[in-house]
Amino acid sequence: MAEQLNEQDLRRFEELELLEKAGIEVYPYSFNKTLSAKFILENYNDEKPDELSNVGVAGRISAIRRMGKASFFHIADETGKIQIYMKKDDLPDFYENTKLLDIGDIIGIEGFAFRTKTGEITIHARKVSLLAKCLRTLPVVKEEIDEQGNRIVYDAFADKELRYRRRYVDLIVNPDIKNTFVKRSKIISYIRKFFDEKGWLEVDTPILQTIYGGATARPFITHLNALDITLYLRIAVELYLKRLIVGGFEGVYEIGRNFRNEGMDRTHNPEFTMLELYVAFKDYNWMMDLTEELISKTALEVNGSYEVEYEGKLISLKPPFRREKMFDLFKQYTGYDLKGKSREELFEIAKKLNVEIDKDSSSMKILDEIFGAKIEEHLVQPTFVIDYPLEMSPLAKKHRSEEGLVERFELFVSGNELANAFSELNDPRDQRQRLEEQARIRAAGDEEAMVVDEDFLYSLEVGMPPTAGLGIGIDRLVMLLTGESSIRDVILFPMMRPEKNK
RNA sequence: GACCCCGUAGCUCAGGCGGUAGAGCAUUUGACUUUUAAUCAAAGGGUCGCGCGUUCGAGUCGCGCCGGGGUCACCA
Repeated sequence: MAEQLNEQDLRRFEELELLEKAGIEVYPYSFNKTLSAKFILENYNDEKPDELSNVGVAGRISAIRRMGKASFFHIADETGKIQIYMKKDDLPDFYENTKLLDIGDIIGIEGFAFRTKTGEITIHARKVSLLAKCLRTLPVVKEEIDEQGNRIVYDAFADKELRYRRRYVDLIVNPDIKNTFVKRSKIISYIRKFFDEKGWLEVDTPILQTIYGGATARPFITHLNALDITLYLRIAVELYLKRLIVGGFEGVYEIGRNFRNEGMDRTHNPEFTMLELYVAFKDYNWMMDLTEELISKTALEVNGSYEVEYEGKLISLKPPFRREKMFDLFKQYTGYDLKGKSREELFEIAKKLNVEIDKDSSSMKILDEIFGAKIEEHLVQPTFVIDYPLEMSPLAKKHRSEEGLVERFELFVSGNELANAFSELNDPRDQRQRLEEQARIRAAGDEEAMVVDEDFLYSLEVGMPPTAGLGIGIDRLVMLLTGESSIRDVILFPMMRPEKNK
């Protein structure tokens, strides 16, 4: 046993043995749960209490009030809490054993519903079964419902470290957080439904890859013993989905885990959930309309409103979203036209704007810095930033009319990037040049630059139709729609440093 | 990676001027057959994250380490 037992835990182990000695089956195989707590609370009718005269409820004990020869318990199931009334007269054989029940134990009750004289709908127990003993003391949370019906929680379980490490305890003790994860699930299933209705195909592509690509990031490295080769956990699914467009599917998407071996913070977890979608014969203008439709309809579906409060700001996801060309934004917020400027000129402008730049930064890096420092803060309401410099986007198609740019947009909300999309580059000659340029940057020491993937280039040579592609960070979308400001609060089991000496 | 803040009972937190460690809830015992943050009476429970140092004496001061949170950097 890794974790030491405290006095209270020891008592619980003792109680388990006492119950067993009393002839109680302490780990039974099933229980006939007939109704949920919520159903009973919503359907109890004072005129016809007989309708709920024989119910089976089950859940975890969340509060106990013993009054001698009668006791009140609250149990919580997935749907909520309901009060249980146990009376010695009605449980002659079992009542003594109720003293061995603790907060956290899972019990099943057979009995009838009634309303107490203080007005609470309650189950009067005819039979009580222990379903599983809780042998570890849970944080004790007390709550009160005030006259306005608001829940007031006392001594809430607040230790973030323990909440993330023992999410199961967090879910028991802070049931409200379930809503976040229920909403996460609804968001993802709505997106699936939205895409499926358009006739697009959900696919699964390799997570273990011999060559990683589709994004600029450092990978996790692993090894396949059977073939004695190095493998990488994918950093994106882009290149595989494009191969499927080459193969003749006209709309494919994947919702799955990506892995990036980089820093962790409020908006980055080493494994995160990404949505990518590729649709043949379309371009980024079409994709912008689709993205707007998807995001706004998802918000409406899960929140019943286009309005979202995020980090103290009221955000409207009602279409249409603002659309701005990247270099127009630079002009608008810095006063400078940065298009076509040399590295030296950009460096000087950054200096004048008080944006700190490393001496050896590339033009792209300088643009990125200025964007981060001067523009992002203005992109609170959803904004499509359109037409990026070519060097920033090695997989995007050259702009049809603007020299040096690609057909790309990113969607910003509350200053955060939510989506990234291109008219996909399908000229294999251009793609080869761009990947070879990446390889040069990589050779010069940038570990995050892309690797040349010959098979991907071969597939483009076989021929990929004009295609629009989209990526959305699901975790960040969930953060936006649930109002959470840390990615750890929208991932059930976020990455944590392992504990030592335990 | 840098900086700031935090780590005291199962939980939430006080104490910090260096002088034997506190509260509420939880636990145990007793009373109580419609209570609901139940109530009343009593009791037990701590390597004050870990280590080293300063000191007659460290939860408190210093240094290092571990873990967490935050800001920045890196990164989409």
